[in-house]
This record gives sequence, structure tokens and C-alpha cells, in this order.
Amino acid sequence: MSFSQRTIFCGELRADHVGQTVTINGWAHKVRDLGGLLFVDVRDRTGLAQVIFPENTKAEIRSETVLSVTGTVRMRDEKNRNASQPTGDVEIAVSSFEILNQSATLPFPVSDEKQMEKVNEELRVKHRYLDLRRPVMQKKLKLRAASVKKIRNYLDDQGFTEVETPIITKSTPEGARDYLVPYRLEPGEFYALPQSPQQYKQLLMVGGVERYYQIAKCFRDESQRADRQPEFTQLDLEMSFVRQEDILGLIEGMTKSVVNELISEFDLGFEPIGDFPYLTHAESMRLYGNDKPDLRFGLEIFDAGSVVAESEFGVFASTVAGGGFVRGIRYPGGAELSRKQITELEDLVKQNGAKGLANFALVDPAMDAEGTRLLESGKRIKGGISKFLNASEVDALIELSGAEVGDLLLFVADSWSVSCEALSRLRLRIGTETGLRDPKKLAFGFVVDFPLVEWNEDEQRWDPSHHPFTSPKAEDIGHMSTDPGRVRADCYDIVCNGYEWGSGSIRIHSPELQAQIFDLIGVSKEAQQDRFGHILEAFQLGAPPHGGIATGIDRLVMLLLGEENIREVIAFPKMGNGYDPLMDAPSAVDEAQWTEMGLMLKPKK
RNA sequence: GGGGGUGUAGCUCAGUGGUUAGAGCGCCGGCCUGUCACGCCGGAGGUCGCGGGUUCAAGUCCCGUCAUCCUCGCCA
Repeated sequence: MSFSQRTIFCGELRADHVGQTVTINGWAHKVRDLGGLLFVDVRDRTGLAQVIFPENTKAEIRSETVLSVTGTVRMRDEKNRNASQPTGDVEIAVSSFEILNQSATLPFPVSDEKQMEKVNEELRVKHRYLDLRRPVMQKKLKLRAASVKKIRNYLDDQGFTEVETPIITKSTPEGARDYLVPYRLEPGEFYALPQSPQQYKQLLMVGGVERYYQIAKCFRDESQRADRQPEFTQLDLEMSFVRQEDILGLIEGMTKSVVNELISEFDLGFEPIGDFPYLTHAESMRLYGNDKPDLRFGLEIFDAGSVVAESEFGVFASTVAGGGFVRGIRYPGGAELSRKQITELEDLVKQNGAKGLANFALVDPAMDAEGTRLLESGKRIKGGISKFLNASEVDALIELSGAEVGDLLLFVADSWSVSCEALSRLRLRIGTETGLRDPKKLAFGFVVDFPLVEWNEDEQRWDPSHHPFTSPKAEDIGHMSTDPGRVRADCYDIVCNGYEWGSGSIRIHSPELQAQIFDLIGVSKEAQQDRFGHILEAFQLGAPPHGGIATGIDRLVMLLLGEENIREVIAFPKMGNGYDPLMDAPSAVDEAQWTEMGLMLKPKK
């Protein structure tokens, strides 16, 4: 079908073009029919332009009708200019137009941003091709594309080679659940979609590539969350002849360069990011209670155990005596919280395993109100456990927490893991409630020295905390046979604003050490050969020392846009159960396909 | 698999167990020559997610189920 092609983009029209005859192609964004006068805002990927039709034109133009419009650019009268639009000083006086495609009634108001913010998400995903017409959505696609392009440019400049690795490959059941692809030629055998290109990139190192990266699709059949999709995209990279600091230095340099350019080019409103702080895993657990701390604010957890070991408050004393921990956190300005608000905080920690939330507030010594206690030190405390504390305990707790008048101190007395879990949640809640989790701040950092393995209580065995190819720290290898939980790994995460953005490690390149690790995590000799024979063999044929990292592209774009849901930064996302409402996938297949694959459905019990 | 929320017109949402289930936007028709959230008048449009149950009477109460969002488990 022939049609008049555009000579200019809608969003480009300015006073400079007055007098020119132009053609635009696009969608009818808003139609304003005054009877004798017909105005249409035409939208293309660059913006909006108002066109005005000849008097008494009758035209079947509705929202999202696709148009080609030809006319003369003219200045609007002073009083008719629209300062809120870049093209608002001019308009196109239509001389001819074509309707290229009509639009039926829309399932949601594409051109009304205010209403679109509340539209049911499944409906938006089902009609994603409409949703994507919105400028806000196009901006997301563009930011994502620019992020990837800048990453590629940076790594290409650093001597990396981008290599594609297979999408149908071998199942590695010790990780997440695999997506499986039946193999037609040998019924009962399956490919799996990769959870990551982990083994391929290590084999590329053995292959002498030395510096590899890939913008890689990864697939994990696990239950979904706001920041997870069944298929997602990682920047995957691997380097040979490097130590941990080389990899972290490179990724920090890349991230600073890419993110700072994006912040300025896309006007994202963040301060430029600076050097990344380093935390050990142990420090992170001690100060923040988890391994992906939100470093936009302080409010570190403090250990009150030694202060309250002899406390009159029995829970504290007995917890310490029983080998447990009493740890606390400061809530700035929290002395003003109502009983109800404190109860809500207590509910939060209880949901995370804590038995309770002890607390007291530091208040103005001059405030001689009921429920407060003036201590001989001159400090006045209020509420909670204040009647059980003595002046020296309070002084020590103030010292530990940095509390000021008006602050509330909150305590969890429990096991190490429960106190971590509860206090890390509490810390984020406090950060949110006090506004310290600044949405216009990006706080990147490294968490290093993760433990090599973690005890799996259900299976009664050691599981790798990263993956089985992670190298133990040389100085800790001696503990491997005696106390595996003490062994630290050359393993690291890159975190940002409380998200794990990426993780990686120095890999094992010795077949003996690799076999030793498999033994430790309970992979039998037979299974080692069956599942990992190829990589063990490769390690006997000249494997260089190597290591790498993988970071989440989707999560980076989320962080840059301040989005809390990963679906918002994916062109065609799946819903929470992995369902794609646009394509209606997954879906049943023909009987013939079952047969061809040698498959049969097991009847439901 | 567990917990919590939501499901009523095309969209966003109201809706004390009791008349014919409403509003705004959108849609359709009419009027309208400077609109840009155009305006005015009129109209159409409903499997109250689905299936049972209680009741004289159910959008409303009960049971089940489905979808969806958040979350715990899970995510080497």
C-alpha cells in the first residue's frame, strides 16, 4: 500500500518550519472536534504535533487512528500557543490526509498518562503493543538499549570479545529448577535452557579468549517476585589471569562510566556515582543484617550484648547467657511514634522470626511527663523497657547507637540469624519511614569474602553459597576438611540500594581442587563425571586462572528508572506465574507433537 | 506449597442482605469556527471472575475454585 511518507517528525516541528509544506506519519493522540474546526494531536516516536483540518472537514479520526497528514506549517496566534508542548507554537494546516489504519475502541486510555498509571497490569501486558506507544514506555526501551550499548562500547574498548553461547544446552540440576526442552531423536533425553552461561564462559577461558562478555538471556524456573522473571538478561563476563581486585576494578570502572553517562544523557536526576565501598560479608551481616545492604543511609545495627548481659531486663540477660545476641538499631525521631506504630514495627520483626521488639526512647531531660524516667546521669528515657535499664547501661547504649534526644532504640534478642533477618527488615522499614531511602540516590558497593558453603538443614549437606566452581580463599583451604563453614571464598556481590545487582567469583582452575569441592558438596564421583566431566577434563588441558561476574541488566534499568517491578523494563514480560497473556503462552500442543517427542502426559492422581 | 490484598460497564472505581446496580473517563448520536482534560445535550453499554450454598430476597453472608498483585519457602 502506498502512502505519503513523512518529511519530518512530529516532535521536531518548530517556528523555523513555518511556511514549509510537510508530511507527518503517526497516530491520532487526541482528537478535538469543535464542529466546524477539527484539531488532532498526531504522535510519533518523537513527540506530538497539532494539526488543524480545513473548515467543516468530516473525518473518521478516533484515538490511535494511524494517519498520514500533509499540510503547511504555520505559526499559531499568540493566544493559541501551548507553552506546555515543545511544538506548541506551531501547527500544521492540513491540505490532504490519509487514514492508514483505523482503530477500534481501545482497551485502555493510551493517551491519558494520569489514568494509565492505574490501569490493570495484565491488561497492559496483554496489549503491550498499545502500552509501548506511551512515551514513558518508549523511554524505558531507549534507556535499556542505551545501557547495553554503553556496556558493549566500554568492554569492547577494554579488549573484550562478545561471544554467544547456546540457549539449548545441558541440565545442571544443582542450581535453580531448569526449563527443559525434549530431544526428538532420543525420547527421554532433554536439553535445558541455561540458568546462566557459567560453564561456557569458563570453557571460553580455557579456550584462550581471556576477556569474554555477553548480554545473555538466562532462564530459571522458580517462583516469581517483583524483581524476577523466568527469563532475564545478564551482563555476563569472564577474565583470565586476573585476581579479584582486577575484576572488581573493571566492573566498578564500567558501572561508573555507564551509569554516569546515562544519568546525564537521560536526565535521570541522580547525583553522579563515585567510588564503591567494600564490605566483607561478615561486616555486612553485622552492620546491616543481610548481604545486600541498602547503603543509601547509615543506621547500622549495633551489638548490645556486652552492655545488657547483666541487665535487669531478663530477656536480654538470658539471651546473652544462652549464647544468643541482643542487637539494636536506632530510629531517628522515633520517640514521637505512637504505641500503634511501634506495634507495627514489632509485628514486622515477629513476621521475621523475632519473639519481640524491646525499645525505649531518649527524650528531652526537661520533659517531665508520665512514663518517662530521669536517670542520675541527667538523661531521660521513655517507654518500653526504660524502667529496667540503669544509667550506665543507657549511656553505653547511647554511645553504641549514636542516639540523640528524640530517637527511639529498638532491640531484638535472639539467635544470630533471626536478629539479622529481623533487624535488616526493620532497618529498611525505618529507612523508608524516615525518608532516608532517597529515591534520587544510587548507592553501589561491593560485598566480598562470602562463605564458600552453607549448611543445608533440610538435605543435611553443604551447599555452595555461590556455585560449585567458586574458588576458596587460599588461606582458608586448610579448614575445608575440618570446618567447611569457616572457609571463605573469592566471591563477591555488587549491590545497589538494597538489591543484589551482580555476583561473581574467582573460579577453580585445578581439577583436583574442583573434585575436592564436589566431594564436599556431596556430588558423587559418578555424578561429577556425568554432569561435569567436560569441564573437569578441560581443567586438565591448560586452564588459566580466571574469574568473572554477572550483573542484571533488567535490575540496572529498574534502578535507573526507580521502578519497583521488573516487568516495567521488559518489552514483553510474563506475569507472576510465568504466563504470557499477549501470546497466550504456555499453551497446549498438538497430539502429533507429543508423539514426535515421544512424550506422554502422566494422569493426575 | 503457605500468608495477605484485589476481582462490579471498554478503563478507573463507588455500592447498609431489600426498587430497575451507579459515577468519572471512554464509546455512539446531535449541537458547536481556536481547541489543546474542548464545551453542551442525549444515548448505548453489566455472566457484579466462576461454581455451589444460606435466605422470602445475595454484588453484599458462607464454602469452593480461577485469575492477578505483594510476600515467605525457592532463586547453585
